[in-house]
Amino acid sequence: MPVQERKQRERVERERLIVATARELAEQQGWDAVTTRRLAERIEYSQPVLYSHFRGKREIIGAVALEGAAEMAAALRATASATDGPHARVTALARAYLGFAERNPAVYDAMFQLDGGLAFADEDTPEPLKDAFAALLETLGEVAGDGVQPGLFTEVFWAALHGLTTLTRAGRLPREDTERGVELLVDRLAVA
Amino acid sequence: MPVQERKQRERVERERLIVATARELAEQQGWDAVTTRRLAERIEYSQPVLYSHFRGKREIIGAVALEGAAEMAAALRATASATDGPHARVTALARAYLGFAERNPAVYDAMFQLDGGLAFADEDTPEPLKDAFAALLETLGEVAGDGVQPGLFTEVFWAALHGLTTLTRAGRLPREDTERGVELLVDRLAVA
DNA sequence: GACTGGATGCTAGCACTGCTAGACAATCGA
DNA sequence: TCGATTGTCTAGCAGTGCTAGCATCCAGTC
Repeated sequence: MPVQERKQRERVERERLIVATARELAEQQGWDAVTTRRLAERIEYSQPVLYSHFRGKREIIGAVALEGAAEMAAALRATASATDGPHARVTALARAYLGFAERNPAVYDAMFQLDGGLAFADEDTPEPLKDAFAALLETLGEVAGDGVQPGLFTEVFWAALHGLTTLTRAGRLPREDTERGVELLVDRLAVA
Repeated sequence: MPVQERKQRERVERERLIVATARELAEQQGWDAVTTRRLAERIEYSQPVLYSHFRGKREIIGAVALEGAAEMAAALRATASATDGPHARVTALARAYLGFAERNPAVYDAMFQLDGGLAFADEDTPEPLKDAFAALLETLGEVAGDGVQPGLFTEVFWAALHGLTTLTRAGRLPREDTERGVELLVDRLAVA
């Protein structure tokens, strides 16, 4: 039944369109501007069509978050593998992380600030999220130091980076302090 | 004209009631539950009364944030002054910070996650916010180490604490890792 | 080739949100 | 006692996420 296959393909394609459009709209005008009406209008379908793909707006945010997690993992790995030496690698990783958040604020928010209905730190955490954490762990685990679990070290380092971006983006920290902040963080936290 | 004085007093009192009620409702049921209608009902006035005190919901959140900042500053100073030795003091400070966020999640969100329309890292930042940062600085400045500006050090340490709480509260980090995370943070970041 | 049943997408509408215009009543100064 | 001012309320607007129920269209059957 090639007809049903075609329909299935079109459905998958439309779902991609929804996620991509939501992401685009969020990056352009912020998540507040991503309403079901506007989103429906942009994909040139009526509102209820969204609900035949996703349970609700939250699930759309979740889909954007997963897409973002996969991209971030790839970006972090690319950076790490292109840098030699543990210390330099950690610095590059941190910059890559902050750079990703800075370039994709809406996606970053979908991943870590908004409720996308995703499980975390849990066995049924979606694969892309676990993988993004794994990408951090691969580089950070090297510099955890003796007697410190790589997982815990990664969590703490990650939390510091997360705090740095969110506070900076929210205007709570001056932007020009980020770079020196990263240096301080790497110098003190990472064991040579 | 004592009549006007009484009215003025009542107005101030009602404004306090609004802020306290918003805070209470937010802590009980989350900020999503704090709608202008529900808030008006709880203070036993009609909705428009809220707008005679505040420009909008955002300003109410801002008022809760300021109240929270003052409390947090006091709590941090109390902890710091009750502990001897820089290292122990920093540890106690970090625990106090995380404890405050854990006990007052809605207030913490008003301060750092939600938009309360407040200026930050700026000359016209409200006094309570500057003072909360100052309270951190007083203790953290001692352990910044040579060649590191106390202000920058405080920002980075604060960012780490902020990341730790928000990620933990959002279910992104396991709660049982917090304590070891704090120890790691203090051991590595603070210079003896 | 006409018919039918099920899938598909639409219109219309619900209950809610933040916010405001305009009517009304209470209170004040003269 | 009267007019003006102040304070509060009712009612309503435009927007939100989400859904019931109706049209339409098209694949598969006779």
